[in-house]
Amino acid sequence: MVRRILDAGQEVLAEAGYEGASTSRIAAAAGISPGSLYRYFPHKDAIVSAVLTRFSDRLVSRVTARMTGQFEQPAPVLVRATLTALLDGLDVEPPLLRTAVEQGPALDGGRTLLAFEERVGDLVRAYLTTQRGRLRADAPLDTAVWLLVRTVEHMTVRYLLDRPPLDRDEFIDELTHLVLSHLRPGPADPGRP
Amino acid sequence: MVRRILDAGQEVLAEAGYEGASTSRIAAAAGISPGSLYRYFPHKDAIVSAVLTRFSDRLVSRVTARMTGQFEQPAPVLVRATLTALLDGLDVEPPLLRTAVEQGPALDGGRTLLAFEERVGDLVRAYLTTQRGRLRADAPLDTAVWLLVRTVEHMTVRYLLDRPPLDRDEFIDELTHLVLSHLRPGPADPGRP
Amino acid sequence: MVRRILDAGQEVLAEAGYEGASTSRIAAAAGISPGSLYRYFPHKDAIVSAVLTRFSDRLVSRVTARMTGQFEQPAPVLVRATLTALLDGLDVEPPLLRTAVEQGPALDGGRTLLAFEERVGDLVRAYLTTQRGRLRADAPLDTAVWLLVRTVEHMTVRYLLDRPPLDRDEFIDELTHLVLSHLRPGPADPGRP
Amino acid sequence: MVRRILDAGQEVLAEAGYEGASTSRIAAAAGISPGSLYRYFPHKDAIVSAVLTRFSDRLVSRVTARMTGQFEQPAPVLVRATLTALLDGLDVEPPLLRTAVEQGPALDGGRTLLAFEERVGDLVRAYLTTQRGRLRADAPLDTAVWLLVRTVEHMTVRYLLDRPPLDRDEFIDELTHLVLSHLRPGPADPGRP
DNA sequence: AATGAATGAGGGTTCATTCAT
DNA sequence: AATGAATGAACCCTCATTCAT
Repeated sequence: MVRRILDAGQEVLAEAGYEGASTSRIAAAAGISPGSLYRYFPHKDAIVSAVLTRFSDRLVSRVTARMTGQFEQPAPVLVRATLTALLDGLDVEPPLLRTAVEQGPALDGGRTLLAFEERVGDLVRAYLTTQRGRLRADAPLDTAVWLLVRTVEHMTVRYLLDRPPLDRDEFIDELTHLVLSHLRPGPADPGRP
Repeated sequence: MVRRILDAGQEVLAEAGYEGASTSRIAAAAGISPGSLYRYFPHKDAIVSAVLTRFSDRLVSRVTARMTGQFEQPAPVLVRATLTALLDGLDVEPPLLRTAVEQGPALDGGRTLLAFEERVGDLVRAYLTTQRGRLRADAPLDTAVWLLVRTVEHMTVRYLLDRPPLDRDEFIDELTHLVLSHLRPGPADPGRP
Repeated sequence: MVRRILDAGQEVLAEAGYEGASTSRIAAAAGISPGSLYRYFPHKDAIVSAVLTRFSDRLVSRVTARMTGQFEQPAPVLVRATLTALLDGLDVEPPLLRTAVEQGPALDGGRTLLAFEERVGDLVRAYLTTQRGRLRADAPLDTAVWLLVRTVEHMTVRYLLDRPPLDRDEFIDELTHLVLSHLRPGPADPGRP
Repeated sequence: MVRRILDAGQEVLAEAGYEGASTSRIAAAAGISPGSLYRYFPHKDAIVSAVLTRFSDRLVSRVTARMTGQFEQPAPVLVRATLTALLDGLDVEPPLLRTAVEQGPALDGGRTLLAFEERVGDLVRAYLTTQRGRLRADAPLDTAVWLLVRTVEHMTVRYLLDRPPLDRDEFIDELTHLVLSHLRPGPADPGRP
């Protein structure tokens, strides 16, 4: 039942966006009465929140499932594989992704989104720690993780939502390069005065 | 008059967010009657759109003004200066920035935002074209511009809105490094099979 | 307009009681749209409150108007005249009286009702003070006023609402006697052990 | 079972008032399901009614129990004792009393309340009949009973609910005096023209 | 041009009541 | 007998938009 409501909520959210997702519409999509929603959720936003959380959880599962056992791979291969998995995971239902991206930050102070990013960040940090020797020595780990996680997340989403005239492989090549070249040892010149 | 409405709209949007920005509140802030709004704008969202467009325009002016004549500088210095200018420009009114980021994409299909990014992209592409010799040879220019512009934009905004425990200079260092290392010639290994 | 709403509110309250007085019904009775109510009152209960307050104010005016210049009369005549005025004043619209009595105490913590009783009590106390010599010496003035005002008020209302098989004059005779004999000097025996 | 429901209803009515007494809350307090209420009562108001009736019955029992064998006492002592018993009986659960007084009249056309008053009136009338010789000769018995019963009832309730700055004994003294002086033989002057 | 009162559809939510299990 | 999930009408209230003045 909760599931039916979440499915309905997801459907309506994808079709009509947050503004168009009225409780009566969600109820209708779930084939139940408006009042029944309130047996399972305390208020409308709890439904929306749950839909987005489920979306985020599924994404994380999907990506981590694809990544298990890949940590031995050379960095470029691993990064590519991760990005590909992420892209595939996000591409499941683009209209919902749009709503998630637009309403996520406004919904609960962005807590759902931040939690997601935190989880991903922890994974990445763990991995990078094992690669210490191969990274630029001056890299502030936390900062780099913060930056790269959000960059990759955002750009993947943008690629899917904006549909730029850009081949999927090209996009992944470029994003992979961005990540790797940022971490690779090399001449640093921040241009500070 | 239009200006007074935009000022009022901006004020209310910053104070109360999109949800809290009712037409009557905007009208009151502008010192006019609700009905009068409709002499200047066809509907509420047109006002919001205009506010955000003006915000974007001002940002572009502010940044380009700061950049004029800087093109001769070494790349690292130029990138740093640009990022700094952007960060300063976005930091003028964070509450409005929040609303802009949250509502912008949902508003008119994100047209305002896309236009902004297009304009910045054009500038960047023009500059990079003059630097051809110094860039990685394999760089697909359009793709790199698309990627970097959105990355820089998004990360700057996130830095301002999420207020991570991260020094402003550190942040700019890291973002500068991201940009430069992506463009710099160097070993490429996209990790393709 | 406020008046039209109050008239409508009064009508609906009289016809349907508090439970049946929905905002849409009041609006319909006033010939306006539901939303318009909220231009003049912050919420439904403010309308109900205002209706009852107006009812109470009118009652006080009506009674005091009838009493002006009567203070020279002998006490029995004065009391009779007051009770008669009160009875007439309350009898203007019995269905509304019923709602007022039933909902008054529950509405704003009974503030409207208490205020009414306070005002009447002040008048009575003022009068009795001029009659000191003629009253039982042991009478605790405040207590007697508190008791008599509420008794007279309640019994008058009950007479009108319950319609006992009791002649109007008989009722007034009896209530007058109750009041006068309570105040008159005479043997006191509280029956205390 | 009916008893459990009534207990629960009373508890909820006392705690939350009529508005706050939802059927599900009552059911929960009774430890049963909402649906089961309808096996024992035809609808919600029947429960409330029954709670109030039981309250009234208990009150009558309590008072009559305290009065048995007291009829030989001198009138002042008897009246005092009666008022005291009534006051004590009503003071058992003031929050419930409040609900009873506020909702009673609105509930079933006030039938519960009227029945209560009728019963008490019968007792009083019976007693007064035995006292005929000691009362004012002109007293219309039914009228006096009607008046005094409701007056005493109402003022006792008001004393408990409004908590005026008035000693319990003072209050009883005054109310006793009101009753006795109304019945006592004495000069009558209804102030009729 | 400007007003601002009026609109009215629609919002989220509650809860007495029913009925398949 | 008992359940409790489901109902759905009705609740109060909001606000973008209109239009007579």
